[in-house]
Amino acid sequence: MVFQRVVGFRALYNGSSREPCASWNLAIRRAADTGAPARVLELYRRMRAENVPPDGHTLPPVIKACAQLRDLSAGTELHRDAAQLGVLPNLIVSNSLISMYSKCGCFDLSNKVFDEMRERNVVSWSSMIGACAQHGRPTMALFLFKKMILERIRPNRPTFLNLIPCVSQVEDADELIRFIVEECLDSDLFIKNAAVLMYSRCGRIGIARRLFDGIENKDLFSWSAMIEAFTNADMFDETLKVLRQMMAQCVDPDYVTVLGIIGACSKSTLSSLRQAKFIHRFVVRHSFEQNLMVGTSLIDMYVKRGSLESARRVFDQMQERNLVTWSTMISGYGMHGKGEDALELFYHMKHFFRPDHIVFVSVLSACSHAGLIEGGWQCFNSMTREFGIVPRAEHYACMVDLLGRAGKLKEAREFIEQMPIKPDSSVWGSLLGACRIHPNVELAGLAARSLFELDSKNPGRYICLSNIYTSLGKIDEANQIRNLMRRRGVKKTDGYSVVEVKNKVYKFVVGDQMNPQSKLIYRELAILMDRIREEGYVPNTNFALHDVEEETKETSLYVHSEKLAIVFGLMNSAPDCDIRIHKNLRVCGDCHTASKFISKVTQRRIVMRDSHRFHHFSNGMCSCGDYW
DNA sequence: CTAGGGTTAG
Repeated sequence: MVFQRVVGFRALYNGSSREPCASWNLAIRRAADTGAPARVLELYRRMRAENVPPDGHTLPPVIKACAQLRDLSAGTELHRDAAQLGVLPNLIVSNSLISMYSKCGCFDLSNKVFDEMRERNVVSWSSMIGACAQHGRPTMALFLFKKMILERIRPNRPTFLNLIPCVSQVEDADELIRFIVEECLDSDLFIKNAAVLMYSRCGRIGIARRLFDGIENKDLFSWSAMIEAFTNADMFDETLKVLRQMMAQCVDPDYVTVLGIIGACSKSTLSSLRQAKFIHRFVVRHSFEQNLMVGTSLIDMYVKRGSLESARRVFDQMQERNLVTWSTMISGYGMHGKGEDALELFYHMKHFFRPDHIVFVSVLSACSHAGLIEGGWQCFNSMTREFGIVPRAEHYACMVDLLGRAGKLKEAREFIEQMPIKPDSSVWGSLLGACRIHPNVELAGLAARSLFELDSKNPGRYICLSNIYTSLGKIDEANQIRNLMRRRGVKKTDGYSVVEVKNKVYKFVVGDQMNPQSKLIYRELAILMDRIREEGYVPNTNFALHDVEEETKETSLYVHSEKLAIVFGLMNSAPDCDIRIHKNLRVCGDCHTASKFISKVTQRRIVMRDSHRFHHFSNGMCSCGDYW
């Protein structure tokens, strides 16, 4: 301390500055204003090295620089300095710490700083709400907002911009809009753009659209927001319309717009491989294909639209690739059941990049889809041994999947019991899924009990368990599960299948009568079912509706959306065309079997994407090897 | 003199 004062005096009298701290502060502020966080930190360290004591004005911009650099250790150092220098408690320093910890990934530390503050202003509350938004805690964000209002703190623009992304219930959205109007912020462009997304998240695409239409000077964010909104609503045609509308207004898309369009095509059930190719051409025409993120999402788009070949072509032509690029391609091979290719690519990748936990999910799930026990174990073990990555629940889930599909249910169970972390719903879900292929009442019950606690709102789990009981002839138990589901107000997701024919996509639900060709479809279907029966197909009525007679069950199987879509595809495409089907749920077991037979008797390839993976049916076989 | 906010690939 004495030494510091001596140096301070020297600085005071050597002509460099009258107020050493103030001049450092000024330099730091200049660096901060020019957007040079590394320089800010460097200046601060030099200031410390020269023993000039920082004050309350020095620290906030430096803490902010740590946040921008995502440099947690520097940020923690600053926090320590603040405490040691006696700067704390200081409202502004604490506010900057909240944001810094959040940006550096430490939500709990943000929360701790916030909790321990004696005095909080609108910035403190807004920053904490922002931290909740960044760390996926929407409920807490809304709670904080209510509390803040109760404490009579007036929200402002940043408060709303932080809170809006947390809203996904229309009641909350409407209430928030009332606050926004009250603060006269409803004409703010940023706020309006965010509101478009908010209503789309609430499932109110109509409101989102009206809000969007009401924005008179739309900027790039507005257009991207609307594109994302239509993507969320799975309205792919509308997404493309927005793009055209945007181009007509002479607004040039940037790479983020393009990412939105590509993502829409990847996610939508109503887009096609043809449209994927159209979008790819659009991307090339606008010279975005060398953008790393754009290239990577093009790979993903082709994977999701069923063309591994095109995906690989994009991958090979990229001038720059990173871990995400490789991971996308690896998981692409996995989704299409090409486990060996995925492994090969993974081994190749290791020459260039150090794998992270997500690449391991890609490669492990590729192994599980392809039934590669040996390769899967090797990868799983190498995670910790070679790369020091601690397996997370999703990695365990892949392993349970891998063991379970292969019929090693006992091992799967033991594996779960030996997990060092608590199994989550993905792990139990894998076990339940395994019991579907290799029926086992005891294990299914075990998995189900945990699942109904952890994930009680997921209709797929109930249906799966009920199907397992049915397949074991335990009709009462199956009905009990259906009743439980009803009592808990869990609604079965309506299944549908989409088939691509030429330029268009056609959607079918079970027993569909909406298609103009319906009569013809059912006639062709009856003929086709007779043909595959001659080939040895036996309907599996476990997958039919309950509480009906056997014969009706069989008929009800015939009208599953998958089969209708396939028949429609067969009827309306050239004999050398693949039939491309997209089912929103998992493909039904009976439809899976039927598809194999259909591919044989018609000598057509059927490419079927379900909610889990791709099935390539050809000549009586499926690429999943019935591991699904 | 200092703090909080928009989209961004697996």
